[in-house]
Amino acid sequence: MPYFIDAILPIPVEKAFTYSITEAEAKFLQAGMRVAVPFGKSKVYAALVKNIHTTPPTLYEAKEIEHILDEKPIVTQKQFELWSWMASYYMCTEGEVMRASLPSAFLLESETIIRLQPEVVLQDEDLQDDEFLIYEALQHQSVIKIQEVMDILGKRKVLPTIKKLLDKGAISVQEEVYEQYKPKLVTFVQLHSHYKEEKAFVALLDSLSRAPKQRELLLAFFSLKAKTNKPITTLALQKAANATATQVKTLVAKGIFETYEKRKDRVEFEGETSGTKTLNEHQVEALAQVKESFETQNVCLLHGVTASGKTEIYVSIIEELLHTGKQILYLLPEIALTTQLISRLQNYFGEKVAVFHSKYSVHERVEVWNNVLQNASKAQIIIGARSAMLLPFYELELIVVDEEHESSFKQYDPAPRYHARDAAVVLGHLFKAKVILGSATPSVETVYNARHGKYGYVYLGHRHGNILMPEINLVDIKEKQRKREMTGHFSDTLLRAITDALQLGEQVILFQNRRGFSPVLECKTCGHAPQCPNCDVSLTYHKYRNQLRCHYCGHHIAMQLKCMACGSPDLTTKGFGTEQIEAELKELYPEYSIARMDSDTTRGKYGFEKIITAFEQEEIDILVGTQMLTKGLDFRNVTLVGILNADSMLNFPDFRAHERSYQLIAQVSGRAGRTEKQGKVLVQTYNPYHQILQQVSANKFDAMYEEQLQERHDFKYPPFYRLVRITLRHRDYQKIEESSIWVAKALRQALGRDAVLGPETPPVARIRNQYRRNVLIKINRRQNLKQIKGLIARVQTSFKAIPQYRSVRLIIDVDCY
DNA sequence: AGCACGCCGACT
DNA sequence: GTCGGCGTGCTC
Repeated sequence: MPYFIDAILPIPVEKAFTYSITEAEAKFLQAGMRVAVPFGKSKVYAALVKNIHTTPPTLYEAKEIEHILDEKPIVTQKQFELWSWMASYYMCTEGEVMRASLPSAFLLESETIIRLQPEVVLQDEDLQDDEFLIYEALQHQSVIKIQEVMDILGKRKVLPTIKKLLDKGAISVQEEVYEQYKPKLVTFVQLHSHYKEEKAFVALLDSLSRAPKQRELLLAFFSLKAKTNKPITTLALQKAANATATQVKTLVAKGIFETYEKRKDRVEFEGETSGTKTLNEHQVEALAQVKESFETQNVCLLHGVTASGKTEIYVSIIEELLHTGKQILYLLPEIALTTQLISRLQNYFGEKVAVFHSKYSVHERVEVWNNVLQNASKAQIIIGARSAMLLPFYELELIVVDEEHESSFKQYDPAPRYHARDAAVVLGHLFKAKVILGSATPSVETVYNARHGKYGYVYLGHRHGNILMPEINLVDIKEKQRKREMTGHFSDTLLRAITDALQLGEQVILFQNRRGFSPVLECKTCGHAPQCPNCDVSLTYHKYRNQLRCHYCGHHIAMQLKCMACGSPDLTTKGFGTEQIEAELKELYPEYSIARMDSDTTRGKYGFEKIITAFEQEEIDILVGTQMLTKGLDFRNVTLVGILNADSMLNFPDFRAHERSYQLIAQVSGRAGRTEKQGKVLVQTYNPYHQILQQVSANKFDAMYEEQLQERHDFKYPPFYRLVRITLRHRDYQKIEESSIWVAKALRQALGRDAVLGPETPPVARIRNQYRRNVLIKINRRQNLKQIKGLIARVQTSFKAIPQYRSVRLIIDVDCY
């Protein structure tokens, strides 16, 4: 009987692909295993077996699989369920979810390998220049990959050249597939079994009397053995005896030592654990309430003001659940995933904690994946950002989503454009696990869900050690400017506060909202500002490199000395960024150490940590930074937080701008005064009577929530309506104009006039030479979501069927907030 | 998504 | 006249 599999390929095509397999393969294969399959003319992909059956496809001949890649499934049934939900809810393909889920080492792709055909010898004159270069290169190395050919020839189109060489019989070409993951092996030493007996050993020591180094090595081995009683690595032995690898090898060659290899996990915790902290009365109370809510509810919102000790509550709950042996997922926004928090959790739970981080290598990710899959105890608690929820959990019993309000839980590009918080609630449901959403400033949607009985709700209003909430004062910089009390970007009030704090030996944090408001170069004569040639934005000035850069495509030019439009040398920088603030501060406080933290200064694996550590150790007096400063960092000695310009975030063109501003200001403020002394926060603004500023300064979260909710209701936004955004992208302005009107019209016809907004031009109309348009769909909560999405998909299909629009990229973003 | 096939401008 | 640009269609 013929056997077939349906397989998911990591590409954005809707359907699964059917391949034929042998009976033996059918017996061996299970859903969730990977197989290498031929695809198209020459490609080989790792495909995932979805199911095994005996129904041959009717419209085509199924190809045979190349070979099987796994001995056991690497993807669980629960993951398939989640993928299917994600693909349907976020309107993408399962292949895209697969691509996002699997560590890249699992997604092998074939590579074309070029070899020399030794029996054919060619003369130089037989070959063209490009052909000769490849031929020449093959004399030196046995194989060349396509990528290397591109590098050698310095161009992208290399296949014709290869084809010609192939025709001349000079080379052979082969598709090779290889697994990228190799477990890391560590070599250990032990004494050869002959010398286990004491007599033999004493004789051995004597025999080495004339080889002092070898004797020393042997003695070092025993002293190590006596100390730890654990297997000894070759490396440790070398270090202890201060010997070289060769000296150890000699002893192995003599048959005194023997070595053996063991797989080692790259991600391992080494250190001591300490007991958990005892909770204060408010935390105990909150903990009890969370547990109580779990009796009737699966999701609970823990709303605890900054520094109220939410982490300790999570820790207590986790601790109580540990004995069940089931898994716990702890999700955090990327920026909050700092060593500070990780080491705190490792201190409590030791080696049970596994971290899944984007900065880890592919190998480390495979290890975490396998540990989670095998329900290994060293991965019982998984801490990670967004994508950690896609791991192959065996049995989840608790999910913590910390900083629940953070927008970075939403993936924007590429698909699947999922919200990890929302998807985690679904994941929890699949496992019948409990979910805690935690935040000091929860999102309006979540609070709404909690108030309407969908989620449990626990409020924790006391800060740790009963420290007072920081005092937030607004500074009217319009007034200050009129009275000429501004020095650069600083009001006299802020400067005085900084001076006071510094004199008391305290630290200061200054917050400048994102580098998007970085300085723009402007000509004083004609007003011209240099623009990015690929995007519709002005270039921003980066002092440290003396460059003008585009934040969207990375395009950069050297700093201009003259205006490009009129040639005038009279240029000025407008707007301000963290760099300029830092420069101003350095002039104002030359005797203090000032550092800046933004995406420019925190590049590299440990850039972020370095600055944080320096600040923690009080080597830095004033830290200027962007969003990065807001998250989960605990600095004891900070008493003053300054927000330089609150208006830029308030005026952001987004329905969540006000909510976000509240959250941001509240979160940054939370960095102030984490010890006995009450912290102070100064918010500079042109508009001190703004509702949001009033609310945040008085800590009136509920008032903010009620008002925002009313606005959401009036203007048809979440949580009352769901938003789906359709973005169209194309290089041709005319085409984008026409096609976006077509899409909006088709959607209006399908969904009704009022449900569709636009097309509208986004704030940056062109990025990387691609024009863009948005069409927004508002779906009433009462409407059937599945049905609406079906209609949207229908519009998408008919759009793709129009020949002149086919090249327009159409991106669907469900819950685009 | 990749990649091959196929039709039009700037060079030997 | 070709080389190489990218529009378009397909992949079990």
